[in-house]
Amino acid sequence: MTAKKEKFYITTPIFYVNDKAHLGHAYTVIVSDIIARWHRLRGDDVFFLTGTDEHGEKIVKAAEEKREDVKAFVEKLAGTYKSCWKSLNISNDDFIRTTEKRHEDVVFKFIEAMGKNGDLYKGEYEGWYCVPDETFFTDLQLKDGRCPVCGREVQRLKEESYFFRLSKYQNRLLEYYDNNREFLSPNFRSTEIINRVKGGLKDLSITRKSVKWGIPFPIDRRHSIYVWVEALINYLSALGWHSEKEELFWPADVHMVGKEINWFHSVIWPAMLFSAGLEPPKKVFAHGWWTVDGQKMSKSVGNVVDPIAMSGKYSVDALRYFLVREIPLGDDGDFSEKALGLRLNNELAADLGNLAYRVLSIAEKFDGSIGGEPELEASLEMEKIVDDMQALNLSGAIETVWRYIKACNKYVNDKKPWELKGKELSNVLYNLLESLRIISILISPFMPDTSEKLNLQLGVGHGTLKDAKFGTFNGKIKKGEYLFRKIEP
RNA sequence: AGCGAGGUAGGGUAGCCUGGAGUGCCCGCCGGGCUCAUAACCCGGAGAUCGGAGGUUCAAAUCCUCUUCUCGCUACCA
Repeated sequence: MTAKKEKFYITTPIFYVNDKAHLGHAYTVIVSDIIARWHRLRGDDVFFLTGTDEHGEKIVKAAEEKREDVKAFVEKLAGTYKSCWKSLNISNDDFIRTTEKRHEDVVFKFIEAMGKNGDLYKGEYEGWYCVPDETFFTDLQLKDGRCPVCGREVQRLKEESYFFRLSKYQNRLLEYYDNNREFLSPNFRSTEIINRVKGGLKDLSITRKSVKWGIPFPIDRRHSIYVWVEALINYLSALGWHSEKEELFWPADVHMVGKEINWFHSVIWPAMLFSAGLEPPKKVFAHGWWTVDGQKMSKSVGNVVDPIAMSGKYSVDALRYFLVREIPLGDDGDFSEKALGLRLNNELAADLGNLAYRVLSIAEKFDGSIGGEPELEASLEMEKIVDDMQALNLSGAIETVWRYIKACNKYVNDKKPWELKGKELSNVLYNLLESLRIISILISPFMPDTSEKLNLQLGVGHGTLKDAKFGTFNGKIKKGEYLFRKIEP
């Protein structure tokens, strides 16, 4: 073991504030939170960042529709994101907003560095322009040759724009992918990206003259920086340009993103960093999407799931647990209250909740001292859990924890502690109480509230990963309520 | 069209990379045990020619080829 603390920097995307957070946003953030908490449990020096993307035409439009001032509008929505994450128990260390000065400062420095490297040039951006929407679209975006937003006719227009020489970095990117096999994650996404990069990269238009709600392009202030390019820089602006914090935390260890924005993070972002003379992140992980009751989640269908409402109905921990347990990180999944309810009843209440309750019931009545030989330790697949967490196989890790919970329930049945007394009972209780203490540590990244509740009932303090092994049980038992209550199906 | 992923018991999955008895898990179903516990817990059982065809091999869910079906992505769209 090294004495020096390892650093760990994880980010979520910054979310576009044209509407409040839905289940998809919550998923990204919850998953990242679990990983961040796990690294804190390991004793790492963790920096966990999330935030909001507040520039661009769409936001201006959304504000206009509500007849609100843009600044007030983004302020309000950024606030709803913050409070949403708070109520989902998200432990982010910082919250970056692209309208903050610290962001703008770093964006300027970043763009200047790219320019010094000769990677920016003036050109013409050509696309299909919808006048009423004031937006450019690509061929592919058009719907039957018309504007995908309003359905009206579009016209071919050219606009002066500055470009980033993305094409220059094709080989360097491919080399980086090759030397860093973990960078493109999950694994099945890597060939997808590599093949496309091999197919050739076009230079990227990174400024817009038409967009006023944005950060001015430092080289030519009549332009503003195109939102995507600007937004990516948030991961750096939260640390500060060439600051102590950057020194410590950059490069990011994990950028957690949805699969729809994988390209930006896996290709454009590292190329931008190469250009600015900075190291690329160590891993971009593209997770999947949730459908709801088998249908795509969309406003028009009216099935957008509100994570706050859901956590209110079933508890924050039940929601967090369901989202990571239901599907392997990276896969798509289907969300339904029925499926959530089943896991709540069968796993949270019946396996874990009941184990805690039955053990504590017996332990509370026992007045001897607790001690014995660790008999259950062999069932705890600690290495597998650690490996899975390292590989970001969160569902695998929690599943392994659950196997242990089941082994504990079996141990109760086999040992029949209600028939025992004295030394024998003390030994069985020692095994079960230590197991509960360890389980509480292991589930704490996933379900911080539940872990806390369990600790209180066991009368033990917070543990770290180092404490997740059999030792001496020093808790002061105080049985409380069920950890989880079943719900009516 | 190109690229990618996937088709394993009624449903959902793991296993596939690094071939070795269909081996496992969850839900559901059937039977039993227990009574500390949230009608909870534990044990047992039924149920799959591992999408189809061919090939390699002593041996294929696993490797190769073809075929069929499903889904995703295709760059300035958060």
